[in-house]
Amino acid sequence: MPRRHNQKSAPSQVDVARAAGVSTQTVSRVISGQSNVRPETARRVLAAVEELGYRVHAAAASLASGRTRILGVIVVSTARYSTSAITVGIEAVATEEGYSVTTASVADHATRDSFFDAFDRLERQGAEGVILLAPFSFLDPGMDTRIERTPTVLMHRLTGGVGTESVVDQSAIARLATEHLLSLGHRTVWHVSGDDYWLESRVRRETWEQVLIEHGVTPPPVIPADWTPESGYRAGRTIAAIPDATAVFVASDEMAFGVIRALHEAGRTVPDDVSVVSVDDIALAAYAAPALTTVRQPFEAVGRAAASRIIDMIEEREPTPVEPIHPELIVRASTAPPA
Amino acid sequence: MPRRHNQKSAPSQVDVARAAGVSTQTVSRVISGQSNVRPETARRVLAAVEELGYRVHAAAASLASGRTRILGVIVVSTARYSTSAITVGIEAVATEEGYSVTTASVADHATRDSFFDAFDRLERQGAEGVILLAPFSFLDPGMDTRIERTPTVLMHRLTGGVGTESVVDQSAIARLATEHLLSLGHRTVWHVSGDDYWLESRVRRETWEQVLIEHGVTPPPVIPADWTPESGYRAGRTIAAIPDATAVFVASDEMAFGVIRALHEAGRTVPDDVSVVSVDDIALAAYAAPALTTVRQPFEAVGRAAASRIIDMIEEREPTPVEPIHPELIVRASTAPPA
DNA sequence: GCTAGGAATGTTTGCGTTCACATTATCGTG
DNA sequence: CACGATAATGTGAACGCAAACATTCCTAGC
Repeated sequence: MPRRHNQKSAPSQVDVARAAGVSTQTVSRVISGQSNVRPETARRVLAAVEELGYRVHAAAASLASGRTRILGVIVVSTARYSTSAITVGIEAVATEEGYSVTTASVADHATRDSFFDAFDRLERQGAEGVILLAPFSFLDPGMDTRIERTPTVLMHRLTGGVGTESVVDQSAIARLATEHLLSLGHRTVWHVSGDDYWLESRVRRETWEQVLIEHGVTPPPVIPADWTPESGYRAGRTIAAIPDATAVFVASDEMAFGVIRALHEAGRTVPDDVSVVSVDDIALAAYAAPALTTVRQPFEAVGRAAASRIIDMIEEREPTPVEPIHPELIVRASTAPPA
Repeated sequence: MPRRHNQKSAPSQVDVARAAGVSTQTVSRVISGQSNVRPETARRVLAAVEELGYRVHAAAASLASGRTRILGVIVVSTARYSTSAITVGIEAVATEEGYSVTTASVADHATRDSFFDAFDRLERQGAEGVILLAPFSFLDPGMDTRIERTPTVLMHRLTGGVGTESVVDQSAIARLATEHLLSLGHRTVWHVSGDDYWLESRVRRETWEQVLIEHGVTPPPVIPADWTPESGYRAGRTIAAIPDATAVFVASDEMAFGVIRALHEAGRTVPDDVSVVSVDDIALAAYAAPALTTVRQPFEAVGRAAASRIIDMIEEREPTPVEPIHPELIVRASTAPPA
């Protein structure tokens, strides 16, 4: 049985109290920055803390106080850009607010039960709130009971959430992209979708369909893909085989790279023969050939918003109004009017 | 003061014990899977656990046992591919081994003190081991005392680590890349470096220099950049202005995208006029135009190795021999013999 | 000088577990 | 059938801290 690695167990409040000639309670007060302590006393305590190298024992503190200040994040284990960018935002806010973040990851394409497991792991760890960075719906049965216990925020637009609310408007993204292509004069817009395992993939597809219908055009069949550039490449070959396809809405920048390569290999140039608009605006989007027209998602802001929202819920304070985070169309060189 | 959100506080071992008609100790034994329990008793306990929805209270358990099974990871808050890919590996092993992962992030270009802060936050949280996913050297003074207390693993090759060892051989990467270009017949190799804040950036540069010298060529001046495609683009313009530059070793794929775009804009084609080799093999590398010749770093494996190493250290077991993780040169279309 | 009242500090208790040890049940053996 | 050995279970204490309440100190006002 491995035990603590610090040979002589770490100094405790008692040690500090003794060294400073006060009670542990006073030490506790100084540490947690309470007011009713004489400056001189506080100085003595702080000095003792410094000298002994005392650190609060988080487990003990949270056992006593009932608070852990732990934020849980459930992520699907993928090195997708969006996920890690969002995490950066979450982490930043958490640290600012004195929370720590623990992650529970779940295999890609994991089942509902894996999510429950992840959620349970976080709860066991004492997470006071959970951010679901995952293709998951609150409407799922087993989820309700968990959400009741632990405040939860979801990254996806979803109606009917149980008093919880999401931060990104996925359907605005699809609308922006599709209407851009339409307004350029394209008759119709094809769509390379992301993996349907992901909620946003479905939302984008549905919105794309709806926008087309609003404009009186019958949506062509979806070309399914799975977020990877490879799958984009395959989809691109399919599109290249469709002579009258002049505009494609690709659900992610990464896939767009694949689509464009397939198109070029088939002798169709972008944007002269085919316009491509995608989603995310990853750092490389501007360095594709041609540079990608894309709908930017402000991922870090999304992460920040999610984190402050969940902290608001935890601390039961009025939710700081999240100024709406707008996706933004960045027009570059991969779209043009039809020939 | 917000308290627990579960209105009626969660069931404890006592509740389970009462429901199952046993002592709390027995409940504890069943939960932690010890052997000395009659199957029938275990079943009763498990039933009670199930019915009450009991979950171990991690804070209480770790206070009593002295163990937290928490792994700390210090990351620089960047959405760089490498970082998130490594994290995936860490997370996977941690979960397998029953550890949870908490992250402390640090601003890009943060000072040494920010790292100490992050380390301290993790220690306070009870991290039993820390993985440093950061441009940091063990040789730093303040670090020694921390490492003594808490087992630490660094992602970077470094001689003189305090009994700790790293997992990737950054210098092998640079050697692979530079020698590939040389063996193609290029007279010399230019280098676009990453941000010198990062250790691997420096190691790659030094190795590149050394390899050139070994081959009897005087290294040209380094072209400094900072990992971003934009900086790669700027570096690319510099290179385009050097008529006899025929080969470039770029320290990351992302920068290579920028370099290539600048080169093309200046009328120099890749690989006919200039060969480009980079590092990482991100998903998009194969979809650059031309497809990138690059040195693959098996990031997830690196993460897995780091995690199992740190767990070995925590549990004071013989370190599972990490089969050496070799970087691998992937030859695609961005390199060719000089014209 | 005495008292009220607030600021500063101390004491006690309990958070939910696990540990170390004590006790009781169960079984095979001579 | 009693005995010891081993398996199964129980008991008390302790982990390090913060909450609640209790006490002491100081100051100001009359």
